[in-house]
Amino acid sequence: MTNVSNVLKPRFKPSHPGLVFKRQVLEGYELSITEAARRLGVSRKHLTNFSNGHVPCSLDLAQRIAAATGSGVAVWINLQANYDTWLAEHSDTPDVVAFG
Amino acid sequence: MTNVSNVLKPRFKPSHPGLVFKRQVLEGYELSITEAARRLGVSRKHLTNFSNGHVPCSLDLAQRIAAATGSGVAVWINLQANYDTWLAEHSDTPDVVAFG
DNA sequence: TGAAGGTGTAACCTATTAGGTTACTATTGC
DNA sequence: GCAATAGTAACCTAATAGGTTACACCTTCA
Repeated sequence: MTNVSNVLKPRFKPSHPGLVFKRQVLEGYELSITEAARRLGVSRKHLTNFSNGHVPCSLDLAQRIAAATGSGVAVWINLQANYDTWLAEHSDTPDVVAFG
Repeated sequence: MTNVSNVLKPRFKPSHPGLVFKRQVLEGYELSITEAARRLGVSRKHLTNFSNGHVPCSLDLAQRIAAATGSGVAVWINLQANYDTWLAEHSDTPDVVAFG
């Protein structure tokens, strides 16, 4: 399967937003997960799970990260959306009857 | 607030994915909500709520619509992401301590 | 006029999930 | 040894997706 639309789509599994957060934000600011969790107002457990790709980036978390870093909230929402899209495209299609 | 990044962002509230679905898909295929719900394998109640913008487009629903219409699942995920982004940008920012 | 199909909505229930607290273990640096 | 960090497991709560059933209110058509 290779067509034009694939040019704009990631051919390989995109990074989980949490991994991006860990590599780009935490390492960039030289912040520990513990300290970042304090500043974001979320539990350390939750932020570790997120940073290791075990839980998705909720809207609430996206807003907090955006507010704390000055980045746009769209960045994190779109990272999650791209990740979700990849997963959806690589799971089996639901049982539906075609329209039209 | 007007800067370059806004050029790429919707200045007005984007349509809820359900409204797009109603206008573009249902009207395009001349399908009733009831019939579309049957084909998608979801309840009529749920699809009415979605089509009227009362519930978000879940990943499951996005996959079903994509499978039934032949559209990419990314369309619906991104419509929802854009809608979520607009809402997040127009709600008050959470209480966090800035990084860096 | 009455039956049939479509629509919106409300009440109620269930399964899933985001997220918290606490606690235990392991690691690293002073 | 001690302090801080990290990963993880058990447990709990609140929110939410989504289902079922039922009711009222259209249209349309025989």
